[in-house]
Amino acid sequence: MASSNRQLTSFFIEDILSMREEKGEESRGSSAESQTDSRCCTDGGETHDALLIAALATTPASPDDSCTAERTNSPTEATTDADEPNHTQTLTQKQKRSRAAFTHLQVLELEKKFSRQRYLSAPERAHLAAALRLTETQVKIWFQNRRYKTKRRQQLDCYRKAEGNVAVTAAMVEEDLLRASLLTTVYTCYPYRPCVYEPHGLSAWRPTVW
DNA sequence: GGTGTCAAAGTGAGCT
DNA sequence: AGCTCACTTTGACACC
Repeated sequence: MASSNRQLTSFFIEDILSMREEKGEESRGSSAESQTDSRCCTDGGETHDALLIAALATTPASPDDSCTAERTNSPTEATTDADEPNHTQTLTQKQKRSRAAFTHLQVLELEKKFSRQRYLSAPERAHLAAALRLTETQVKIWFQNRRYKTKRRQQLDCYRKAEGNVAVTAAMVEEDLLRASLLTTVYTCYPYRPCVYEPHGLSAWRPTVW
């Protein structure tokens, strides 16, 4: 990241992956299959979700905490009269858009899920939303933004490489770290199968041998 | 205070 | 209708 000092959601993918390893989630033989068509798979991580719910249940972050962290979390009830001292004025003005700030744990779990699945089915989305105490819309939008973000970074990366500009940016470093950690994780899980699934094109995940 | 960055949410078009 | 992508808007924050 350019502004690496941001603290709101400061964590590394390595943290997520290391947590997965700690939970003994590796050696999920069907992970490659689930990633090839994650649009239609029901879920590769029932056990993970159970762990997630348990983690959220035991986390110090109370429901109130998550709610305050998200501030005006619900899109439908974005603005309340609590923060509207000037009523008549706001009637004429546009309603101020609320912007929820997800908690560290929420983003962590979302990232974890995203690292495994780029797309969620409706039941999966509902399950994850309930577990994270977010709305389904918020989960949907988060995945949508996350996919677009990933794609933009990949395009930027390709563009820079195509230009022959090999200047290493912070984003590239991050991408490389992510890739390296993913490959390391997969390789330690499947030392005899040097084949991982990588994004090719818009939303296609194809095996890549290296 | 101005500026830059990140990210949640808004918008609109296309697809099934 | 409900989903997606592509892009934009905008609130929050960090840095100077």
